[in-house]
Amino acid sequence: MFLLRTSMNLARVIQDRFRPALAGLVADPEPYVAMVKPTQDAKHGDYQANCAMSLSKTLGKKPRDIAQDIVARLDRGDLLEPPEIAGPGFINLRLQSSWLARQLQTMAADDRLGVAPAQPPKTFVIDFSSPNVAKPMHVGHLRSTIIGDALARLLRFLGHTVVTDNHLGDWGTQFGMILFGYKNFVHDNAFVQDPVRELSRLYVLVREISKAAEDDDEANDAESRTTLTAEGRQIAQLAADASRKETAKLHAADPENVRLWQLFMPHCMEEIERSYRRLDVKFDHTHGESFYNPMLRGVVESLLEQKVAEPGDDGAIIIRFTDKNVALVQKRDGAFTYTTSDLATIRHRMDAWHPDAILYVVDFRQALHFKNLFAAARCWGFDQVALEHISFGSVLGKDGKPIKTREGGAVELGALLDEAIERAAQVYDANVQESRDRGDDVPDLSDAERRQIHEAVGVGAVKYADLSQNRASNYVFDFDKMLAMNGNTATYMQYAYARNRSIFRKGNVDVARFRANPPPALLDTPHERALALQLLRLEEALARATEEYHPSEITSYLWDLSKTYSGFFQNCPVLKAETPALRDSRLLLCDLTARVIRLCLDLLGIRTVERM
RNA sequence: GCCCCCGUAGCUCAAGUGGAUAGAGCAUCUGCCUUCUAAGCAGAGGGUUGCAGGUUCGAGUCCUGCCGGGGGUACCA
Repeated sequence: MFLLRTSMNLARVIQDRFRPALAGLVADPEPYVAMVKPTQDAKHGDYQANCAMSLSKTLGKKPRDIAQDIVARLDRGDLLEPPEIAGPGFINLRLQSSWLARQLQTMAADDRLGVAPAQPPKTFVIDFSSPNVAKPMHVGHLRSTIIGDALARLLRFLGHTVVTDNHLGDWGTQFGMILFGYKNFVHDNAFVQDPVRELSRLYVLVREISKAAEDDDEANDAESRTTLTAEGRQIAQLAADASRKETAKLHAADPENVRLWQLFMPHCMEEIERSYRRLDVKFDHTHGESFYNPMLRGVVESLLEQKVAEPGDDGAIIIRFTDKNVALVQKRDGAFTYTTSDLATIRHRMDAWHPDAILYVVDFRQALHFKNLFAAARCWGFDQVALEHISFGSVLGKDGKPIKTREGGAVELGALLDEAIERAAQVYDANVQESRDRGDDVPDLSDAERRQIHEAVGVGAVKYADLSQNRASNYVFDFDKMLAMNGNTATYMQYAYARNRSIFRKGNVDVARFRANPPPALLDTPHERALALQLLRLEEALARATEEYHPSEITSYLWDLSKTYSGFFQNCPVLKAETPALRDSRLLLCDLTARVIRLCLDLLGIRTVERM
C-alpha cells in the first residue's frame, strides 16, 4: 500500500486549515496564511494567527470582526481547540491534546521521527572548509568546516542530494611563496622531520617579508613609510616578485615547480585529513585549485568571446561590473586569479552534477568577491542555478580581536582540539568525582569509555559553541564558556541524553517496544503536554534551519526541547509512575526526546554517548 | 572617498515575513538532593534595543540622517 507521509510541520498543518478560510476573504491568501506562527508566550496558546489586523485596511472592517469571521470559516476538525480572539485581533490557537498524542505515536513508529523528505528533492553542491594546503589548518577554517558540514548533514537528512566539495587552496600565490621559500631558505632537517610545519614556516616567512612591501606602499603618512629602509623595501619587493614568478612558473607547468608541488602535496593532505577525522568531517570530492588549472585558459577565452571579460590595463584581462568595481581574471604576468578559478569551478560543477544550488560557506569578508563572481557567472550563462554565499563572521579572542596565539600567530586547529579535549577531561572527571561524593549514581567506566566521553564533550563543545551562534555575527571563542557545561552547550544536551538513557537501563526497559509498537501518550499534565508539543516541532525547526541555512535554529530548538524535558523530568516520575499506562506513556516521551536530541546533534556533527 | 555588515541587560548572545509585557546563559541574590545522574530545577534583581526623526493600529525589526565599531575596495585568496 502506498502511504503518503503527512507532514508534521505543525505550523504548516495549521496554515493548511487557514488557507481555505482566508481564500473566502481575499484573492491571494498566501501572505496571510504565512501569518500563522508559534506564539512567543505559551499563555497565548500554541500558535497564533496575526492576519486579522493586516486585513483590516483592505477589507475596511474592524480587526476583531475579521478575526471573528476567519474563526467562523475555519474548519478546526480534530486538530484545534476553539480559538480565542485577543487584544487588537490576535487569533490564539491551541492544538487538541488528543491530536498531539496521536501524532506522537506516528512519530515514534517512524525511523525519520515524522520528518517528511523534501518534495521535490534538490541537488546541492556545498563548498566549505577550503584550507590552504601550505599551512596547518587553523582556527579560521573552523567555522567554514563546522557550518558547512552541518548544512550538508541537514540537507542530506531532508532527502536532498548533497555533493560536498573541498576547494583546496593548492595552487595560488601562497604556493609561489612556499616555492620561493623552499628553494632559498628551507631547513632540510626540519623538512624531513615535519614537512608541513617547515612549509608553514617558510610561507609565513615569505609572506611577512612581501607584505612589508605592500603595507609600506599603502602607508599614507611619511612617518609609517619610514618603517622600512630603502634596502628593506627593495628586499621586500624582490621577494614579492620572486614569489609571483614561482606561481606563474607553476601555472606554466615548470618541471621543477611541479615536482616540488607533487612532493609537498601528500604531506599537506595527510595533515588536513587528520583534522577532518577528528572533526568527523568527510568530503565527497576534493578538487583543489590545481584541478582547475588546465581549464583556466579556456575559461578566459570563453569569457572574452562572450564579452563577459575585456582587456584591461597593462595586458591584464578584467570583468568590469561598474567603473570602480572590477575583477581580474588574468594578471599581466599571465597568472590567473581566484575569480578565474572560481568560474571554472562553477562550470565544472554544473557539468558534473547539475546542481540546483551551490552554497559557498566562506567568511563574510569575501562578500564582494562572491557578489561579483555570481554576477559574472550569470552573465556567462549560468543563470538557472542558485549561487549563495553562506557568510559567517570572524572568530575572535576574549579581547574581542581576531584570535591569535600568545606569539601572535594563528591558533592551529590540532592544538585547539587538543586543548578542548583536555579541558573537557578535567571538567568531566571533576564532576564525576563531585557526583560520587554527593552519592549520585554515576556509572563506572573504563578508561577507553572515559576517553570517548572526553572527545565527544571537547569536540562537541567547540562545534556547538560555533553552531549555536547566528553565523552572520562574529563570535568570541572562549573555552571556559563553551565548557562551562551549563546553559546552551553541547554538554548540556549530551548529559540530558545520557541521563535519559540511564532511565531505560535502570528500569531494564527495552526501547524497541516504544518504536515498533508505541503505547498511547497520556498528556494530562502541563509538563507532558509541553514536551509532546516540543517534540512534534522537530520538522518545523529543521525547516527553519534550512530556509536561510542557519544551523543555530537547530541548537535553539534543542535548547527549548531540553529545557522542556528538564521540567518534565523534574516533575513526572517515569519508572515510578502511578500506573503502568502512565509509565509507558512517559517512557515513550523519554525515548522520543532521546531520539530527537540524538538526531539533532548528529545533524550538527556532534557525538552522543550512552553513559557519562 | 565609495560600498557592505554590525551597535539589544555588567559580559556573551536570542527575538520567524513588522505583532501582545524585548528573551536566554554567565555573573549577583533566594530556595530545592533519604524518588529515575544537582553538569540539574524553581524564583528575584538587572533594558530609553547607539542617537534623532519618519512610516502605521503596532517598530529591536522598515525608511532618512548622525555617532561608534568592523570589513571590502583590479594584479593575495
